[in-house]
Amino acid sequence: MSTSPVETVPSAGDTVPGPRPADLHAPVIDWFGENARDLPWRRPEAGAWGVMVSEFMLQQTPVSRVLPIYEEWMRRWPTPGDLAAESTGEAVRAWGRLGYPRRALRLHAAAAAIAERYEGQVPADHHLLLALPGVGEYTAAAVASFAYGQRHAVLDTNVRRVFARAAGGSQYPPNATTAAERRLARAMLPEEPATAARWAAATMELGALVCTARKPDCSACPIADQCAWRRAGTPAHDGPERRGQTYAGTDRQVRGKLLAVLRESVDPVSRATLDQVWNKPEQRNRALRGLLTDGLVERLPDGTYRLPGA
DNA sequence: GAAACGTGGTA
DNA sequence: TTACCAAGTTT
Repeated sequence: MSTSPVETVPSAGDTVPGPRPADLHAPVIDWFGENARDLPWRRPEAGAWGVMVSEFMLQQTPVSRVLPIYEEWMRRWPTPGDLAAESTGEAVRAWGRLGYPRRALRLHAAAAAIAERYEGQVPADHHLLLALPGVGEYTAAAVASFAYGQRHAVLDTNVRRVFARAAGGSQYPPNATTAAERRLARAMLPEEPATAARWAAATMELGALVCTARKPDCSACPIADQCAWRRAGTPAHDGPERRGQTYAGTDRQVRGKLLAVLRESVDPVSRATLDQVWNKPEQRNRALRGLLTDGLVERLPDGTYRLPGA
């Protein structure tokens, strides 16, 4: 069959032809060179462990809130072995108010696995990374790409939004990552691994700084002229409702309150003290039970509670 | 595939 | 003030 010299990316409705990958690489990568933030995990001294720690912390959490916690963690636990030698409770405590504290547990477990199985070196192989606790499709690709310069489609919420707009002509991507998005992301990848890694970081940064969810600044966008969404007149999102996340009154909120008490206290805490954080006994008990099951809280023989000591 | 899982900033 | 959003993973 005949292959056209310049491949085009299929776009959603196809009333608007998508941009050609090769036409986007240079503008986006050049823009990144001028506008990339100087983040600590992007510096060479961060190493693969620094990249991994940052990726765990950045899951569903803004950069501004991660920065101070990241610095403290890297100072305290500069290698996977250092973290693995620490108690899980200290990891949860040092996680502070980042949210989703099970990430601290999983990062600790990942560090232990790395120390035991890989002589303390963060693996470079995508499949080995994926097998670590708390490492999913995105994080495995991010570590392999950012820490080791490999060629992977790195599909985070920023990249998905950039592609949805630039190539798909839609304001927002689908709720869950689709096979079509993965295919598109792979098709967009530059051939050279180092360039592909740069592209991954650049598209992510573009989504974070310019092609944002609420107020995209198209005047600052290096590919505005080629953007399918712009060409279509920036139509409003039409697909299924983007389901919002409620929080007030949920078990999650109760778990957060319970854990906050235990984080602040050096000494074990009585059940009576914990009972004060929420006035619905049933929900309160369920939340505490869940924390115990998850390994985020430990009950001592005397009936008091604390963050896990071992 | 849907639901659970924290927390705080911004419009 | 309510609602959305933030470098996702697991069950």
